[in-house]
Amino acid sequence: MSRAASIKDVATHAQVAVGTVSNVLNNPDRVSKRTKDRVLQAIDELGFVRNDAARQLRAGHSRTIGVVVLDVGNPFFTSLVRAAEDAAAMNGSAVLLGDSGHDANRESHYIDLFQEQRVQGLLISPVGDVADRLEALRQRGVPTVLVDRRADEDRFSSVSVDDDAGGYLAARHLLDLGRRKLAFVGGPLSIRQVSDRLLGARRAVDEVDGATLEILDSDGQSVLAGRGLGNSLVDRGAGDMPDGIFCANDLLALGVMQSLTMMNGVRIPEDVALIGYDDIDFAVSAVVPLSSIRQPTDAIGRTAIELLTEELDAQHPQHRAVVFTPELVVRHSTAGADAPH
Amino acid sequence: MSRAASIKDVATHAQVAVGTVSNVLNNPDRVSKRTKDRVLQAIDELGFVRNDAARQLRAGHSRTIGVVVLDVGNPFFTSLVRAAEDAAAMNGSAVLLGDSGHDANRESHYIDLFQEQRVQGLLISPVGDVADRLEALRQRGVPTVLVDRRADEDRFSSVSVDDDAGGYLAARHLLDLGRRKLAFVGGPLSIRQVSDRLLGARRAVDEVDGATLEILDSDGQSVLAGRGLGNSLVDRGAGDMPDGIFCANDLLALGVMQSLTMMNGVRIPEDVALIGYDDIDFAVSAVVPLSSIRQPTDAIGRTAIELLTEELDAQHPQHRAVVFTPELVVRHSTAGADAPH
DNA sequence: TCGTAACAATGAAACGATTCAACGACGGCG
DNA sequence: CGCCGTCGTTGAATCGTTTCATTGTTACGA
Repeated sequence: MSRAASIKDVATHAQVAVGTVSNVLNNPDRVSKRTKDRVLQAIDELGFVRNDAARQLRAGHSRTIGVVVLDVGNPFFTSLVRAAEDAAAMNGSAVLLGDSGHDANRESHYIDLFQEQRVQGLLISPVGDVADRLEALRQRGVPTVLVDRRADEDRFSSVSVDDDAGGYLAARHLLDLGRRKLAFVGGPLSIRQVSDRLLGARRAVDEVDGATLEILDSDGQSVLAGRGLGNSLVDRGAGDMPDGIFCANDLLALGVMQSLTMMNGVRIPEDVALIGYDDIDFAVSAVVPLSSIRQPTDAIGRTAIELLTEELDAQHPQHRAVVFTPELVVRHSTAGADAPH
Repeated sequence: MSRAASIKDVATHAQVAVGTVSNVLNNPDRVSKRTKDRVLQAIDELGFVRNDAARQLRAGHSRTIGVVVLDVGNPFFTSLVRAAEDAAAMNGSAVLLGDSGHDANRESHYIDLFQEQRVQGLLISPVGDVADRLEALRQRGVPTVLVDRRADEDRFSSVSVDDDAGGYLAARHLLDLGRRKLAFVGGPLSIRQVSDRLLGARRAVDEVDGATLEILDSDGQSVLAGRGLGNSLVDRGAGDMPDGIFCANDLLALGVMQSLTMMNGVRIPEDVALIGYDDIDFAVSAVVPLSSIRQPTDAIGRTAIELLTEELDAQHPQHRAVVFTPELVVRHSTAGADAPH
């Protein structure tokens, strides 16, 4: 329980100056083998471990990067975190993780915290309006890369997916199957990803005569929320059911699917065609394998880190907005079946 | 891009001493309203943000706790991380996250890193043999709580689940259905959780005359690995198939299920009864809703943090080993069906 | 009017690492 | 023999905060 050994203790023990110990650690070639060995032995004997706080106080910044995600439970962000971790580990730094849970207050709290920690850079998938705060950070030399949200290229780099295009893809696919009475399940619409997907879907529907799009606002993005919405759909009776449903994410879609097929005997895709978004691993192993819109998650994570690294290295970095295009994955939940009747 | 404002800059700007600024921040009541307002205004004008490195250098420790998990992608750990985050946020600290990916080297790397960061405490789900390193940490006043591994109570607190009991539950359930030719799917067996589950299963099988247990070692814990093993099972021909399969986790089980039902026409549970482990969210929405063994993940996360907090607060903490008992969840993949024939 | 509490504010010391100007020892060269 | 350059080592200064003994101010009671 005794106080941890400092570089000074090591110096005393090895009978050298503190500067020499520091050199052994940071510039080994400047030190003769004899003294180096002696110092290393002292370090070993005392179990000395560098105090990073002192280091970064001197250096003016830490060796961590901050990552603020909307939800660590979401596979999309999990993959981002993993990519960030790997990249950080490469150059001996670590990741400070914050889960905002779609809550602007928590998000703000994490930005504060990370700023106090003097993170080198920030990866954030923003909830609230944080542009000003991030701008302030940027001016102090802390670059930020926005994830899953397109940014003004003058100020930040960003990596995002074209959600409008994804929404269009999904709705268009349902329409191509001959479905006309579509429903969009997702919410809250205040989340930009959700509203963009809806926008794209609306665009597709507007292109086809006689096609309609009903909006079912869910409060949450969970399987449970989807199940609830599915039940309320069934309660309306068969005549009033849509024949194509587009869910803003796969969890919702799986919930809707459970409700319709398992609890209420609605056939997918015969009665209702169903498509989700994100193409999570489990989409393929659902009751009815789920069609979905795939986002290149790994590429997004890698790219985000690349952009951040660029900004960290360059003096006057070019900001870049990388936009990935999502991809339609057709499975049984929309496959082959013609429109009902 | 100018250097960040320090407490000294604030002091100058507000025309007070540095100690006063510090007091405004840490002991507001000791400062008169007049000066406090002046200081706060200066802080605002300069955009001053505390430098936590200096703070913790003085304090001797950081305000972070380290969490090392086997795999952030695993929902079990995700829930742990979330619990840790919430608890940390409560008292103004943050979580440093490390994903060891079942790799002892990476694990060791993270312990080093976190030690340099002077984390207040450590939550770890260990891969390699790290007892000595953790013991060294403990002696320096950095408490550790082991997650998902039972620890010697003299040295560490731990939170775990009785995997042997879980394995027994699963196998016993299959035997109770009348199945006799069981297979255990999981690996690598070097992972203690996996081998314990196998041990429990073996115990159950040994209790029943004429029951056999075949071991299918998988190299990985993914849906894909499960699918591969499922395919190789089918290749052996119908006569050589087990009639009950116990998978060491749900991902494997879902993979096996996909392979058997969708690609090879084997009926679950009629031909083969299947049970997984972990009861992840998706178990219920599989092609055939999957029976599983549920671990109380939230309680585990919360308890881990509680134990850590206890150790942080107490001078001479009692170490405690909390063991949760898993629970059988019966769904269609093992439901009702009698043995084949 | 003086003494003394109570309260505010001060500023130097300490935390532990890194950096860098300065120093000593040594060898080679003229 | 003296000069110079190289190499290895030294130790003081620095980073930004907190802490705490000290000083200054005010008000109040004797």
